[in-house]
Amino acid sequence: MMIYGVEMTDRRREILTEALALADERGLAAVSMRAVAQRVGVTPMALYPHVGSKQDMLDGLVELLVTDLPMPAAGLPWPERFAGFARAARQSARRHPTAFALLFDRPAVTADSLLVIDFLYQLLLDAGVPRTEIARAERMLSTFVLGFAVSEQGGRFAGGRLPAPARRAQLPADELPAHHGLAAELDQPLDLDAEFEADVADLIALIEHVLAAPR
Amino acid sequence: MMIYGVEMTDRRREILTEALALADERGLAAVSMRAVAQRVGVTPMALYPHVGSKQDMLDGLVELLVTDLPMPAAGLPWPERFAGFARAARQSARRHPTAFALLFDRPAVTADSLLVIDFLYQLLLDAGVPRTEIARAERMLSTFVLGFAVSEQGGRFAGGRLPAPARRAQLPADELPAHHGLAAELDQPLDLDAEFEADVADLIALIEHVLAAPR
DNA sequence: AGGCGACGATCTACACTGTATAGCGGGTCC
DNA sequence: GGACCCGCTATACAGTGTAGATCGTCGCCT
Repeated sequence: MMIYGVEMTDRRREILTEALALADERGLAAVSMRAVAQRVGVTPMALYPHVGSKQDMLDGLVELLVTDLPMPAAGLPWPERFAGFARAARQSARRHPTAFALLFDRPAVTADSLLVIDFLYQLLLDAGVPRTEIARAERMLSTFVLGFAVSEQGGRFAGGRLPAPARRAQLPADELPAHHGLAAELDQPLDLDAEFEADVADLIALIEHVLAAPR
Repeated sequence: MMIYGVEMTDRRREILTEALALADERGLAAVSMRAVAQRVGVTPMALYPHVGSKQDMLDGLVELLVTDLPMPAAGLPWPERFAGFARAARQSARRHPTAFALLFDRPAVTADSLLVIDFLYQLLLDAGVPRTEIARAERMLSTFVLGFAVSEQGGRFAGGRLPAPARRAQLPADELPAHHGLAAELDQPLDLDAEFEADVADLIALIEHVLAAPR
């Protein structure tokens, strides 16, 4: 199978698999050509004919991630299809906490990512989103789903080293009026599982009542 | 002014400003301690007492970005406040195409970012979003706004080197049914300015009709 | 006035990065 | 048997972040 002009040989797949495992175990920063080569049992320079360059190797990791994404059955109602996709993406981010962020900077144009996009297009068609709005809606929804997953793994939602009360104490109360007015609610512990489900429900409402609505 | 235990001296600000300018001119990858030091007119090791480490220096860049974000006036109606914030973020991403992505992996906990978050909290309160949902709504909306800006600058929306028709020709028509059914619409040129405005309008509708709605 | 400590900057060195280049060994075909 | 190719190795180079030691120049205190 030719993907984007790069043949997926057994050796190439082995290298990419080993690189992904290394990223999962020690973080993306630990993925050096030398470290990957050692895992494969080979000299660093031996990787190059198979993966091109380090950049291309990381592109290959994205390919792996997308290929492994389990897509919901096409027969389900569209809201369940959307929720299933969103949960699968988040799950994949949990399995690959640092590598998943690669999905966010590179354009997703491998053959497998086209399949995912087509899945979303179909879902939006079934939801009654106007044909002219579908490409935009897909970008909007995948931006959020990927963004949430990346933010969660990258720690953007964690709020730093300080707990909430200490955080808002950095500035005088009159500069953070909403923070202080919402103190009781902001001090609740963060449950990202529940938050994600609520977000997905809201996005389904967005599709149904905003994107699919007549203007 | 103490920010997070790091005093913002003139020297530190000069270093960060120079690093940001370098990132804007030659990309984030060109921001090495040696290159920044040369711009400042100093030896690489002289940076360390001021910025701590390269990681900390990049955190400092985030600080600069957030501080320079022009926030809309508090007296405006909340939809205009939200749109103003979103446009300011996107504008900042255009000014700092590679550095802006830093906002997405680090938790935003500097004093100035608290001001931005407070601005969003207040806006959501004014929109009638229930108090218990406001922190979640803020994370949801900023995830999208930052995600859009980062994706646009990082090229995720650009769709790779192939034009749309060639892209969908990578796979047989029956594997990409929605792509082929939507061919006419998908071949329209991409106008990200218009798309962003449409997304912002939809998010305002989401706030008003979904997040602020009784359940 | 003289010493003294702190502070900012410098120089050198180390381990590590991606990868260009050249060479080597074995297998397949004429 | 010889020519080729293919996968791999070995070496080398420029560049990275930063630890450690050194040095000069201030302000301060006795």
